[in-house]
Amino acid sequence: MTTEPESPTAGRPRSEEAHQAILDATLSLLQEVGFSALTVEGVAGRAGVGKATIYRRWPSKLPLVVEAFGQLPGLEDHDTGSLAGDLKAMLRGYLSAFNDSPLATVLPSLAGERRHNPQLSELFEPVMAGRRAPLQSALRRAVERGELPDDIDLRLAADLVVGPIAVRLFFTGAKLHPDMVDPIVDLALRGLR
Amino acid sequence: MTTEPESPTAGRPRSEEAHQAILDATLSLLQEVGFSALTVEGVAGRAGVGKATIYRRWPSKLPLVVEAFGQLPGLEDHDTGSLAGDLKAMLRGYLSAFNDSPLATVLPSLAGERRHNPQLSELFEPVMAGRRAPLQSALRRAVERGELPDDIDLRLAADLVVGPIAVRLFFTGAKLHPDMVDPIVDLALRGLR
DNA sequence: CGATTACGGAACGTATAGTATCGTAATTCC
DNA sequence: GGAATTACGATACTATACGTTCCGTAATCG
Repeated sequence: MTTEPESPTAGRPRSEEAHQAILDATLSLLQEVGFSALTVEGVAGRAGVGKATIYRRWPSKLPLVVEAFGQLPGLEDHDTGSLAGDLKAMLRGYLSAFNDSPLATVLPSLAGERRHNPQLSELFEPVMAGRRAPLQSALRRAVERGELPDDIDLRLAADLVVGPIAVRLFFTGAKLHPDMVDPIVDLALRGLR
Repeated sequence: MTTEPESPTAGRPRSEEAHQAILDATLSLLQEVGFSALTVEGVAGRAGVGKATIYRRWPSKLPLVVEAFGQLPGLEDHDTGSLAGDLKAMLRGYLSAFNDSPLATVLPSLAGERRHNPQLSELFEPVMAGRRAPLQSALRRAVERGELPDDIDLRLAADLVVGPIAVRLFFTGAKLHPDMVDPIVDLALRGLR
């Protein structure tokens, strides 16, 4: 089952240029027409590439989209000295880039698809974990500083902060504006009371 | 743009039986094969109905799925006397039914699709609002009891509670177990601190 | 009983995923 | 430098599924 590339030594090497052109075309088309209207022929056309060149690299459309998605920026770590400052800086930076990238459309589509496609789910998992990592780091720093209790569930804490953003992204058609970050972080830290 | 059914007085009336059979078949197939593998021909076959009978009622597959989805149970209001009790009872009840229904697969798929399909988004919006309503009611009662401050943003408060569940549903392949509810509600009420 | 509308079934047109094949271009080995 | 090998863009092809259209039949109204 291990289909290693075998890295052949002879023959024409695969064009790294074409590889990147395909990923770029995928991202720009994703942004323009969205996931469900994305066609492999469209990607090939925009990338100036034959369909076979795409299928030689990715077994199907889904892994291609996942890899293109993986190139998009995730959370960037900030160390401001306080948990509230870290969270606000990170999330604000993320949301600033969010609406101008294919993220807002691709993320829900892929999230929806993975429930039916275990293969996609496996590809998707590490990508998502990597995107969440800076959030975990900030929370861990807060625990070390004594800002958070030692026994706190870091995973749940992260989900509490990101949750309201996810809800707005998935359950409403609303845009995600960076200004929504501060009230969210404040409420998550204080609690509903 | 208002395409009213015009409710014709003559001719054979549309079979309400077929209508329900189509919705039932849609739900059961949704559960079995998931959204992306759902075909209209499959629905017609299982419902014992011609494809034309489906397209006479719904203009495309998406509105059909939305209407079928609308038949699934949402949050059910509980009035236990305390906010924590209300939230835990509601969410636990919901999650109990969640994994055995097509909800876990259909919800993310539809949520992903709506970003590119304004028509779907319009159909989807009121359905989602109705599902959230009991949560808003419980929070409103808590404000009236003085359990929550008057100036709290009810929408944000609701998102804070539901958020961690949404994150797990969309960003991970994890099952949603009712036992996860209590820690979530407790943390949302107390805050990270 | 005649007009009208819906029924299940089947054929059809179109679009797209994914495969296969073409002649050509790039690279390695001898 | 030439043969072998692999990738290239292009195109044709197969299979699937949406959505439309037609068929003969069934149900309802006037």
